[in-house]
Amino acid sequence: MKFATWNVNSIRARLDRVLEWLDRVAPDVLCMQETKVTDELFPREPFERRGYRVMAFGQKTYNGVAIASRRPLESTERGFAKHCADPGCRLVAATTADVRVVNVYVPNGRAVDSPHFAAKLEWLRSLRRYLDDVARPTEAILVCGDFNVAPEDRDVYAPELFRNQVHCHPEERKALVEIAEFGLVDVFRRHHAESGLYSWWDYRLGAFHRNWGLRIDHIWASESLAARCTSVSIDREARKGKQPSDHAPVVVEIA
DNA sequence: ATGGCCGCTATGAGCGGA
Repeated sequence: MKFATWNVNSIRARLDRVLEWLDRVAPDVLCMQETKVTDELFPREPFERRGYRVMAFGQKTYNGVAIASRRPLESTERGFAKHCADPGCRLVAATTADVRVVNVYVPNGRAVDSPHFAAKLEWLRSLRRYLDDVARPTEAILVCGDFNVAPEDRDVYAPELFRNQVHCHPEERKALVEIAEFGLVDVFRRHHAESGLYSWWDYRLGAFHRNWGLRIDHIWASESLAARCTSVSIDREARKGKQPSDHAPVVVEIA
């Protein structure tokens, strides 16, 4: 079983690239972020033609998350307003392929000295409270998406440049650790220890060409599920070519 | 090869992304 997460940076702008990728990689489940579209305008048909069900939770212009799955999407949840003061269209959850999938798009935070950064920290803390309330670490659960946090310096192309900056600030890294302490494993890091492996590269300055990137897109799994992971990869191919997203998909194979 | 920002909007400049 293949589960993937990808910040597509507008599903309508990226539709051809996403469909081409689905046809090539054929994941069982694809979690998308930054769909930037309301639910009635989400392009469901091409997914359904390929045998995927789609669950979308979006808004105009910004944010937006969606799950496409070849298996039924059950016990669906849109957002977590009960647990978060300002959730946005940034979390969607469903049980599919016998896994509880929580798909998140964590706020960017913009700058450490901005109120948006405080809101990001609060959002991350809310996610932990949400997990405590609705999930159990003993179940098969995946929490994946664009976390907008590089967990460690090996996830950053220039750690000294990003020291105490947004994506790398100790406070957000701590909030991420606290989410992990619910009982989740960063499955990418369980399979790959080296630095230089990223999931996002700026569109500017030939950043992808220079591998100036960050690993901010993650798949976290409960221990029982992590134990079934046979491989985890970042598909850099999807960042190449014409009109790519600035993020690459992360794919986990589960036995 | 994979380059020089991109996508969005009661667009035509400004905002947000990361």
